[in-house]
Amino acid sequence: MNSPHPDKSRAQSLGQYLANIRTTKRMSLREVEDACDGVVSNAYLSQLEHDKINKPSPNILHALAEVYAVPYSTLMTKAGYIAETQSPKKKSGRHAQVPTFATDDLTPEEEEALLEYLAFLRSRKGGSK
Amino acid sequence: MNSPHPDKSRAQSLGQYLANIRTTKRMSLREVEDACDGVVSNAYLSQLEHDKINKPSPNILHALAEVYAVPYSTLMTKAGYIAETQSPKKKSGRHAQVPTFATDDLTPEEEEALLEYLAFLRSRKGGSK
DNA sequence: CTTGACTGCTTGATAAACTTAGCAAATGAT
DNA sequence: ATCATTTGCTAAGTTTATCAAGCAGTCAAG
Repeated sequence: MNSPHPDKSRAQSLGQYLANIRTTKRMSLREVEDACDGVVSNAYLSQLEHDKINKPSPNILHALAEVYAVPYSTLMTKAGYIAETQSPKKKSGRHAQVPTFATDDLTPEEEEALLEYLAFLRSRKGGSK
Repeated sequence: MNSPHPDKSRAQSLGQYLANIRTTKRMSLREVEDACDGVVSNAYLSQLEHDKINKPSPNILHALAEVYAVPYSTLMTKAGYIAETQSPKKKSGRHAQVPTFATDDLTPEEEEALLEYLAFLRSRKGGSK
């Protein structure tokens, strides 16, 4: 036994989640503002990522879900609008390789962890352009 | 009093809809407030029924949906959060999980690093099974 | 070094959601 | 009649989301 506390569903906050996705996609705050047609201002997005806002309206979340190509329900859940009673589908016996991260294989927790790690990686290296 | 709009009887405002349900169920404003554990105050519900509020937050709507035993999505639709499309399906019926990574431009090194990290993650938790 | 275009981030203001306290009109019991 | 309770409702205040504007830092030329 290596870990006394199996971190179960250590869901990151909505802000961290949003920040990770954006960093992963290498988009600036203003690029996101532009991409969603001004529905979310860059200033507001910054506050969102720093957890300054408690309950952003679904409009905002929907726009971000589209821009980031993540499920709307995930953002709604992380914003506390939907209870997290949904059991994460336990797919036992997934052992296949991971070809270019098809993500069918990733659990939500794994996806979050990888996003975070990727964000970390890229924050260390300068962008190459 | 109630002017019968012959055109679209279904185009009821959220307020009218809520008032209708409550009257039908013979509940007082304060009874509703109690039934949803104080999530919606009686005063606020009155304003809601009179269309004084444009976009109540989903918390409120969810609580009311439970108390009134009506589908949450109906209230969300009437509040203008969801478009009134009969089938919320978009193009491309199977859209199972989100390709957070799939659409991203991973460099080979990043991919390798992520795979390694994923392996590490799974060796930690997936060891038992 | 200076200029300029970026970046993320903060602040001051505004509008809207939401609550607290209370009102007037019923109803009912004494 | 008076008192008590309950009804729906609202005016006034508090809280919060949201934005426009601007600030400090970075990086690339000029």
